[in-house]
This record gives sequence, C-alpha cells and structure tokens, in this order.
Amino acid sequence: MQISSRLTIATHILLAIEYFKDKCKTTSDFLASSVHVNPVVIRRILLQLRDAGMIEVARGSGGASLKVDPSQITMLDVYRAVDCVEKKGLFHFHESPDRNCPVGRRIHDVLDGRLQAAQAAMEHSLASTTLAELLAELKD
Amino acid sequence: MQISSRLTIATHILLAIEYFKDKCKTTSDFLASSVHVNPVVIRRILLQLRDAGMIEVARGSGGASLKVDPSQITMLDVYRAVDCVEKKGLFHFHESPDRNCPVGRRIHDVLDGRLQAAQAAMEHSLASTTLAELLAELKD
DNA sequence: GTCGTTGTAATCGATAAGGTTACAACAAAA
DNA sequence: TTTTGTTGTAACCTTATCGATTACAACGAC
Repeated sequence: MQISSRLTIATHILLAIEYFKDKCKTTSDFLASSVHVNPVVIRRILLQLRDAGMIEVARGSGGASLKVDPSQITMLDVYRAVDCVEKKGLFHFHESPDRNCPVGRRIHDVLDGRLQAAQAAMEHSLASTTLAELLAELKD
Repeated sequence: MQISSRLTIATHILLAIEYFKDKCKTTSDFLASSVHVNPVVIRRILLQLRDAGMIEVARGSGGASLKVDPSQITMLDVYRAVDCVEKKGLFHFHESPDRNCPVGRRIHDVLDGRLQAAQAAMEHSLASTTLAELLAELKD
C-alpha cells in the first residue's frame, strides 16, 4: 500500500507558508485551496507540524508561520512529523510465525535487518533534501 | 501506512519451499501452518509468485517448488511479485494541486524526483539480498 | 461584541488487507 | 474407476485507514 499523501501535503503546506509569508495570511482555507483538499485535513496536518516544532499556528487571528529555518527542515523531518510509520516500521511483518518450524523460528532473525536497512535507505534519501532547497527550486 | 505483509509472507514461503524441498511436500496447508496465516492467503501469494515465474505449483497432487535458482531471486523481485506499488509509486501524491497557485503549479516538478529517489533507494536496498543468502543464514 | 479562524469531535464513503467458508477442477493413488 | 488430497477461485466478512465533510465551541484581534 502507498504511503499517505500527508507527506506531500505537508511539504506543500510548508513551502506555501514560507512562499507567501510576506504576501498574505496562510490560513487553513487558503492552504486548502492551494493543495486542493478539505480545510480540516489541512488543520490536522498543521497541528502535527506544530507538535513537531516546525511551525506556529495563530489561533484566533489565523495563519501559520515557520518557526525553524527552512534549511533546518528535511523531508525526513516532515515524513516523521506526519506519518505514523515510526512506531511499527515501514514493513508489516506477519505476526507469530510458527516457532516449531525451523523456518518460522528464524525468519525474523533473517529478515529484520534487511527490512530495517531498506527503510533506512529510503529515509536517508528523504533526509538529503531540505525545505530550503525545495524553496529555491520553486522560485526558479 | 505500512507495506503489506505479503512481502514477508512471500519470502517466508520461498524459503520454506526450498528448505523443505527434499523433506516433505510444501502444500498450502503446510506453509500456512509455518507462516501462521490462512491457507487461502498462502495460495493467493503462491499464484503471484508463480505468475512472476519464480515457482511451480502442482495442481492436483499438491506442493510448490522453485523454478529459478535462489541466487537469482532478490527481495526486490519478491516485493515486485506480490506488491502493487509499481503502478502508482510508493508515495501517494495529493491529486490536483491548484495550478493557479505558484506553489501548487510547481509542487510536482519539485517533489517528484525526490520521491522517486527515495523509493529507488529502498528498492535498491531490497535488491541487494538474494534468496540464497537468506537460505544460508537460515541454516546457520 | 462581532468576526474570522482554529481546534476538535463525529460521521461518512472508499479502499485494501487478511480471515474464512465453500466448492469445482484437477492429478495421482487405490 | 473411484477415492483422496490439493489447488484455483469466488464470495463474504471484519477491521483499519484515509480523506471528505459538517458542526461548533474556543479564541484573538478589531
């Protein structure tokens, strides 16, 4: 199954917040229209990004703003902020293989390291891009 | 969301088929008990592996066997055989960002390459392990 | 106090996974 | 030829997650 679009939506949101910071107020409605999803979906993700310490959200008056320099935020940070993959890992392992079977008994020992490595490779790749780089490309 | 356990189940199946090839008949019931899932789930995956050309399944008499040398099958091959990530990519991109917004208009240009790279990094890691290696480790 | 906005709950439909039952098609042994 | 064990496949169920949507109280600025 695919990884939730929260990653791309959150990245889109962060880029928009920074891109429009001197131009207009980036409310959930404004962002929703740029991303083209429901404002409530935006707000939920804004809260996740806020909880991760990346942004501030102005409660009464509205709008969001970056709290950290874009060069200090990687796509991996965003990924971790909005996805719930951390807890259980990227790959879903079948529960309780038969410990009475020589294969079932050792399948975890044999596979776990490889799965972790594959996940780490993906995350390492995400970590190599910062928001600042994306912003620079966006403005070209 | 997590990647389906079909990957770990299929790998378990292939290892068991090879491990028990001279010891007993690897029927879907036998494999189901080692993996600890329903036999129908096993059969569905067996068909996917067969369609990928990795195994043969004996219809009337029962049992499955490898059709390719374990050194020629990588975890990426298994991943591709049982998962449907290929078509749409690992990451789900939000549909139809607003093309009238300067951010929405360019978000795909800016992100697509990075997402592909992250996916490729993960797949490259999976490709570095063969079934033969896993088998060798299993028998230690 | 009004107004626009956020935080949050509740509910919905869609999608996918895995579990389970059931049974026809099939191949080999009796 | 009949029996037996197994596969291929359909059908249906439950659960989980996603994103859409409505609704509204809490909040801050004017």
